[in-house]
Amino acid sequence: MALSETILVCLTERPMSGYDLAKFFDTSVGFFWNASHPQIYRELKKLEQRGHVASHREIQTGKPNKIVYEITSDGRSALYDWSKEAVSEPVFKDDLLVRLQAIEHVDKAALRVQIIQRLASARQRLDQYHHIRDRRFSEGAVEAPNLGKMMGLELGIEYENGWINWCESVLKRIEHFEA
Amino acid sequence: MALSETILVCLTERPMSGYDLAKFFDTSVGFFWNASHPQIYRELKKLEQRGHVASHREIQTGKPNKIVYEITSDGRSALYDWSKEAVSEPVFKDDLLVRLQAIEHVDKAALRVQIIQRLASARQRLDQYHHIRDRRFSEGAVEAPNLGKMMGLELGIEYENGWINWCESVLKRIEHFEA
DNA sequence: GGCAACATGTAACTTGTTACATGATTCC
DNA sequence: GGAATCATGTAACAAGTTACATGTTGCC
Repeated sequence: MALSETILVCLTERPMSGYDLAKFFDTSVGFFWNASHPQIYRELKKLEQRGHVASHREIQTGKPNKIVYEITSDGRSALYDWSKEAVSEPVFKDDLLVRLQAIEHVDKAALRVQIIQRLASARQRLDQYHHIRDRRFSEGAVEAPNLGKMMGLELGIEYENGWINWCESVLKRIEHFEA
Repeated sequence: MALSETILVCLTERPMSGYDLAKFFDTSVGFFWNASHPQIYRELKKLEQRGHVASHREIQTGKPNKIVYEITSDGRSALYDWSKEAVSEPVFKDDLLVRLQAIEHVDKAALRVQIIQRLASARQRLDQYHHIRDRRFSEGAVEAPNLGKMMGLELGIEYENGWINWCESVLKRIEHFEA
């Protein structure tokens, strides 16, 4: 299972608390692996038991204290070993496409609204990705450790662009069809 | 949860056994919703308890008998009601991108092989989708009930094309980088 | 005889979600 | 006073995977 490895990957960037990780999942790695906070807290416990991460309490003023986790050298070698294992096929699930598959058996007005919403959220994410790209990978020379991140981001951009084009063409066609 | 609804959607096409559904998931709707056979059998039981599907035993010669499920009118209206509910964000998970994110901490030779494999499987699926398109949606005039299916398939084609382009560009760049 | 495809299932386990629970601080 | 953000968790449940289990028929 790649949740534990994804957490390790996040922690190679910098030490983080469960809360930090949850936000990081929402804004950064969430594009290719997502998790809710109960899952993250549960997984961090397991990782600590295995000795792949180590934690320390950080006293904060003006904010509640936090428990910060960092990857251990055991964690690093576990990550390296895992990286050699076979990748699994990506998981993709979308109940919008389920509806579309049975277009004759669903509420078409609702479907139209749902596609419009999907288009909006794709545009919003695309915007977000563009911002990240401009901020982090602005000029030609991207250093080695950022190369992978940049390529992941580029896939995200292509992916959202694909959705946008598709949604627009679908909307046109169903309008055509209804007329 | 959309597994039960996806099964209902499949059954609007034609009555099927658990085994048929499992194959159908692997070859058709699997692009946007996948499930293993234990999950399907378990879900069919629940659907029957709710009265959304009805089953009958079909005696076969030359093959083991099968239990064929069909959607009931209650199932149809449940599907219609569900279609009006809010769609959830699509789920996408890919441990290849997890590895890429931490390119400095993984086995790069292995990663290269993994990308090549991904490229190959994307090409294979694209081929499959092209075949389906040519077989089912060959000429301009696609009738209403197939419109949604065709648009879903088109997304699949765009999606696999995106992967192919991306894999190729990534391979080029990491070769460049290693040289 | 062995393998592949057909066909249906169970048991045990892991993963993922939802709702609940608590409590601090900051801003309006 | 109330809402939002920060911060960490638990409990119960739903969904998904893996391994096991069984038996048929057809083909080589």
